[in-house]
Amino acid sequence: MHVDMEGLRSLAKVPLFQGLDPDQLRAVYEGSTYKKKGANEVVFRQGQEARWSYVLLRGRLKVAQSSPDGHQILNRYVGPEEMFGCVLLYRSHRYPATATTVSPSVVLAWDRDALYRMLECFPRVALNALELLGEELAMVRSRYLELATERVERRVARALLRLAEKSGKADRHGVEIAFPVSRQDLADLTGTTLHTVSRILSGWRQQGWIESARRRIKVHDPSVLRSIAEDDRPLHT
Amino acid sequence: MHVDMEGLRSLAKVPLFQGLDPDQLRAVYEGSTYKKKGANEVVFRQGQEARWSYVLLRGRLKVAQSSPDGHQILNRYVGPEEMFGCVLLYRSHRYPATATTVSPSVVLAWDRDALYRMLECFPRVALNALELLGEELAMVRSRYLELATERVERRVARALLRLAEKSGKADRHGVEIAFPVSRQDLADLTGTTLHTVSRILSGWRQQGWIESARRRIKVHDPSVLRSIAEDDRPLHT
DNA sequence: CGGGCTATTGAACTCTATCAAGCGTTGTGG
DNA sequence: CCACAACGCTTGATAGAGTTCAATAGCCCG
Repeated sequence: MHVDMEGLRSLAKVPLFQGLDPDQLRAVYEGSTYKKKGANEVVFRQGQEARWSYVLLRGRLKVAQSSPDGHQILNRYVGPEEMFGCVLLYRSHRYPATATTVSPSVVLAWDRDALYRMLECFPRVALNALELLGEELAMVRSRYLELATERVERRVARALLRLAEKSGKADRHGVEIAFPVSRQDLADLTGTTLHTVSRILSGWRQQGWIESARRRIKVHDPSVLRSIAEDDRPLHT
Repeated sequence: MHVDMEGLRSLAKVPLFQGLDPDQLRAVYEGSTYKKKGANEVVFRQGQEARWSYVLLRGRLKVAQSSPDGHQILNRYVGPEEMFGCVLLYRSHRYPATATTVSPSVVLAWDRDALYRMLECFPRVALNALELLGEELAMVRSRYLELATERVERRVARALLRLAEKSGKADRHGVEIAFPVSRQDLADLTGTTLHTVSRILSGWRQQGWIESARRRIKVHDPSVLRSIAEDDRPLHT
């Protein structure tokens, strides 16, 4: 009962379900399954049969893809109210990536049938999904362009700024990423190695731009990073 | 009248409109605008206000994105029956890329209002769009992974194989890409420079694996390229 | 015929991956 | 509660894939 109310209230904020009235929301909610996960748990694994589609209610998780040769890239971090693992989209019926919680999380899940029913009954959800997917596509394309045309340092700066913007906690001394991010994570996010990331962050720290303990990163001066992310001047100033 | 019939017949083959009955197809068709383009004409330009969504009936075009510093990447080649420039998706209401015809082409276009009406009247179209978009997303992600983890030669091999598979004309001596592709195009497609592509193709030609005049490429032996591409992974065309 | 494209190829350079070693913290099991 | 392994991070050295710079040559078309 309590859970019920909490889930429903959260659902109302999910972009995917914008425009549904309370009764519809309830119907959607009743078709869902509620799951709790600890930190560092796998929600689904790349290659597994894709039965469930998810919305994250609380917590944080990362979606990563790995290539046969052992390399791995980080597709995205997922925050509250975002959808992930949208089954409908995978024609192969396999998850193309692995989703792992970064902090303890709560998710709602719909199985394939429930999802199709939902899309059929509530065309509005399909339209929302189209829009969200379009954004996702634009995002990936933009990161592809970045990877193809920008140097590593700039890519790392951008990645950090994106993280800070989306999930930064600001205080007097700067903005801190609200969840654990390792050098390796940043490397997977920008298509480089943890060594290179480490060197870059060390440099920035020596300049006082950032501050960083293990898996914690705090940006003192976003504007400097922004200039690294955009400018085109030599860097040993 | 004649055009009308041709357009309608073509429309029936467009994946986006699968599942519509003839009357519905007609309605969709009647909301469209028919446009002819010569070779090397721009259909829409990156940054322009996005008023039209398109389906390609005949011809071929490329969709390219350029970064502020002058670099450019090739998102995709569009062939007959494919949709492109889907306005709905661009929240910014700007085209994120430039579409240029590669051969003389015929397109159908819907303006924003017509598109929304279509999606509302025919939920099936929205579902189709979701699926197509999902494929597109998977494709981009797969290419992102490639760019982040594979060497240039392998990426070029994959790109060439994809082109050959999707639009190759086979004869006794191999498969020829059916439309003009320059070294620069291949470079933009794989995130490298025309110089590197040129060197690679020269090497392959000396090995007798391909044959190539200006903007024409013919693959003699796809299996060799496939082994370069180390095909333990699907090409995701 | 000249001026654009398109492509080829050499040479120098450099960014970044790779290899290698070591350090401090965390946390876990005895 | 201590010891030791595991993890995350740093930093130096080295090498190489691929970019950049530069020069040339063929082809197509007006």
